Amino acid sequence: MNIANNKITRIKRSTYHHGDLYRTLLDAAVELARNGGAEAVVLREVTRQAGVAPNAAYRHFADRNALVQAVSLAAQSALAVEIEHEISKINTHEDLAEFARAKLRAVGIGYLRFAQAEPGLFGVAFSVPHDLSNATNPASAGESGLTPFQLLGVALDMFVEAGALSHERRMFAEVLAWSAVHGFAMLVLAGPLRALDKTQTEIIGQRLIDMVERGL
Amino acid sequence: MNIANNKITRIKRSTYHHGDLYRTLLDAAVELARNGGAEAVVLREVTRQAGVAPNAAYRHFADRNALVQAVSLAAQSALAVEIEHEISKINTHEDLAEFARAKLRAVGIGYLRFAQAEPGLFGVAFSVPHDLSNATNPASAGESGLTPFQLLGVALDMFVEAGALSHERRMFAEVLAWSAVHGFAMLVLAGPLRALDKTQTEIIGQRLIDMVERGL
DNA sequence: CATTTAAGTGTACAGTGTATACATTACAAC
DNA sequence: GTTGTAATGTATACACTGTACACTTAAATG
Repeated sequence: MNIANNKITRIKRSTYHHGDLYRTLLDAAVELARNGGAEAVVLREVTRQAGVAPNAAYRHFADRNALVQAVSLAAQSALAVEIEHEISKINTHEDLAEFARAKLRAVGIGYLRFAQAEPGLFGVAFSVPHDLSNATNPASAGESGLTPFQLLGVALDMFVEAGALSHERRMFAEVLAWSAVHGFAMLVLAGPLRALDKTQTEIIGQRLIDMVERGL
Repeated sequence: MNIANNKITRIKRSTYHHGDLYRTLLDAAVELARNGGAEAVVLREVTRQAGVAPNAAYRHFADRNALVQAVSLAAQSALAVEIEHEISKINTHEDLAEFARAKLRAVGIGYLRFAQAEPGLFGVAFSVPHDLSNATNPASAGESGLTPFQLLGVALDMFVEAGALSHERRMFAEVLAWSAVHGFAMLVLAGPLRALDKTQTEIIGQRLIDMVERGL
């Protein structure tokens, strides 16, 4: 936004066509979501930042909801990257069971780290209604090509392989593990546990993952 | 709302003063939240239904957010009632350990039942930022005078009493149990697990509570 | 080059939350 | 009872939102 002559003027654009408006709009929307969550993604503001008329957005997104949905996928992708980063820090590759444990923990820790570091994005990643189809949507994948859901699945498969989890209990294990971590994140972020500071969150997060490991 | 002479007219009111506007507004807001969640609570619509000018609401609520907050407390109270109802169905009062187990399960089941039966209210109960202070706020209590959080606490205390949970692990146990159940509810309601039908939800819900019991 | 199609603009409308100024009534003090 | 005051409801207005509709411009395609 640019003030000149006491009048708000758009950022000038030499060409009538923008060139890469879709990306520009999405990037601006992500930035808005980053600080302010889903409700901060206001269509007119996004177009303003892109230096374009409000209705131009409708050439690229069916409506505001479609834009928020796109942000949500981007947020899930960023989450996947965070999880991958946590996984990459594992160095005990010898014992399979140990490795599987470490991997599962990494998924959980990465999830919670992301929620704490990027509350706005985290909120829009899951507070927006989705189908399960998005759990395998490449748009929400990280650098490994896997979505957060799939990364969790891989870790659990390894658990089974290592003999630490029976086939019977493997079923729905994603959902159980995910529920615990997700719920904690929600309660800390927007819920009654907002008062917890970072170290407390870390400690309880560890205990939560302990519970999941023991209880699965 | 009342249509007459092709013109929207308010419901007539003989007295200038409404009498019990606070309750009327809150009730209308709760009803809107019930089908439509938090975002369906629109201030003007609430006043419309009460047959009153939009700004009349500001005599009773600081702003829209305060109204939604009040709805949130009401929703938590309704949740407490549901949990109490589930607890009241327990009939094995002999063995303390058995009773504690049943009680913990009842809290979890009641929580999930409520989430499924009243998704709109459930959403506004926790998706709205709160302090932990509200976890003991009488306005969010059920008929027993206890809030959902407190009901869970009582069940866990009983667990300790029965020797099924060490004092060491008692700490933060509310948060762990709550996280798991809450996360599942969120994922089923607004998240990627929306496709699950009622029976599947029931089954996985049971397994989730199994996990919590084992893992705590 | 001619035409079709994609991508931006301008204008307009219904709807929202809420600020400010005013009107009406209940209630308490004399 | 009369009167002053505080509580409660109304009127008007503003800035802002999402989005429908008709248009202009430029890129793509034959």
